[in-house]
Amino acid sequence: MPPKPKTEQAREQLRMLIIDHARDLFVSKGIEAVTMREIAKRIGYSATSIYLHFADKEALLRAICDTDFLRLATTLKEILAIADPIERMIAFGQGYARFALTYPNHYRLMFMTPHLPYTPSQTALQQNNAEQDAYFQLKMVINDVYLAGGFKDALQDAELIAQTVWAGMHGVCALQIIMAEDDWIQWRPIEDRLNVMQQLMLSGLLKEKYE
Amino acid sequence: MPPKPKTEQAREQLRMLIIDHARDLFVSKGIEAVTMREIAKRIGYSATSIYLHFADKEALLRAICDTDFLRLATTLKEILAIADPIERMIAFGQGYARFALTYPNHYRLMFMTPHLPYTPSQTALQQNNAEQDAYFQLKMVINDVYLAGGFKDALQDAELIAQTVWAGMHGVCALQIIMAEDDWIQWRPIEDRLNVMQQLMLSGLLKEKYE
DNA sequence: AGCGTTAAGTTAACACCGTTAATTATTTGT
DNA sequence: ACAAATAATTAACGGTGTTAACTTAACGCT
Repeated sequence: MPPKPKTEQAREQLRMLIIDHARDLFVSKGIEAVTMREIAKRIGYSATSIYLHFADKEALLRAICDTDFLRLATTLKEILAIADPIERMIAFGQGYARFALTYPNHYRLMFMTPHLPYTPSQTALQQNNAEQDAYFQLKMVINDVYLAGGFKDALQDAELIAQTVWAGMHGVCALQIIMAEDDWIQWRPIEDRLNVMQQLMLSGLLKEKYE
Repeated sequence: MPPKPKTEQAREQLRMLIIDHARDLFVSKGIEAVTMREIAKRIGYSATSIYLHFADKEALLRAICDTDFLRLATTLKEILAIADPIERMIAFGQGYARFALTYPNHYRLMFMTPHLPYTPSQTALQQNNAEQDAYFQLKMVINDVYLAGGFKDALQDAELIAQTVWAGMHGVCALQIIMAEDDWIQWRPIEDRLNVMQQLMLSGLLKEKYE
């Protein structure tokens, strides 16, 4: 009921309050089940107030994705400090998978839910910034192995390798997230599937055997 | 307006009419945008009539999935005729990917959309039936290569291999379906990504080089 | 033949959803 | 002290999945 002209900082704070609680609800109840009214009730505002900060539900979702993409990049950044390029690449894949399986609902939102196409102009994130762009990080990690001569000679396109390696880890994580409870398949432990995937791709990629 | 007691056959026919038109709408408009009323209008019935054949929208979706799973198994069945186990395995992966990319909306429904857990009792499909269960087909294809001694000696769990290979192809297809239009990534051609994925996994799996 | 039961369909209605319009209350500047 | 602007609200709209109540037609019996 009581509105006050707010400082820019206070506006941003409320924006974050919405995002955080909306994310919380998505994580605990799944993406489909969350309504604008519920988000609003959670933060003690009316539903329409959300529209003062986000154009619509889709925009709110995208804003959540933005902060999650940033979180992913921040998580993975530490791994870039590993000295050996191949070890770094392996750890990067494991870090990615851990993120996916620790925050499955975030991951669904980011990589398994169709949104409007993600033009770089629609986000605050900076493309090709090693602090913010996890895909750029991946390209660098892969390219460093390439430059170190680690890959087989037939493999000449580092970006193609990056996209394929990504797809491999994504495939394992995505099936786990969507079908883990499915009785049709007798799933092997997720750790085993991740390890085998990395093993297979590594021995396909690397010039010399690695263990 | 005019109801007549229907033979079992006529009931099944109407059920299929609903499924077919519902699938049509999902494919052309995307999964989210389809409403029960729209499906009903399309077939010239009222919306509530659908509930005489399906408990709710989720059940309708699952019934559509059922027929699509059968379609996938039927498509892949021809490939099982290939004599050489390794060639068969390669062709199987390619056939799977072609299905995914030819019917992306079916594929999303089947493998990228969370439904209630898929207990074998809830479907008419027969598990472990080579005509109906594509996952069983995959297990057989992998196991045949295993029995023929094609895999490296360290690889002893055929089902684990099957699940990992599946994840690899799924990863490429799923990223393509969900992010192909995304400007953030400069995607390599999907055929290249599929080929590299198969190449990587093959050279990780097979005892001897294959080309 | 006529009557009740049942099946197949309908329309009406409910509760809820995302979203927009109209409205209220509070602060600030002059 | 008053007007403008801001931040919030309530009311309302059109649409959704779904349930309840009702209608119509066909069948089985006596």
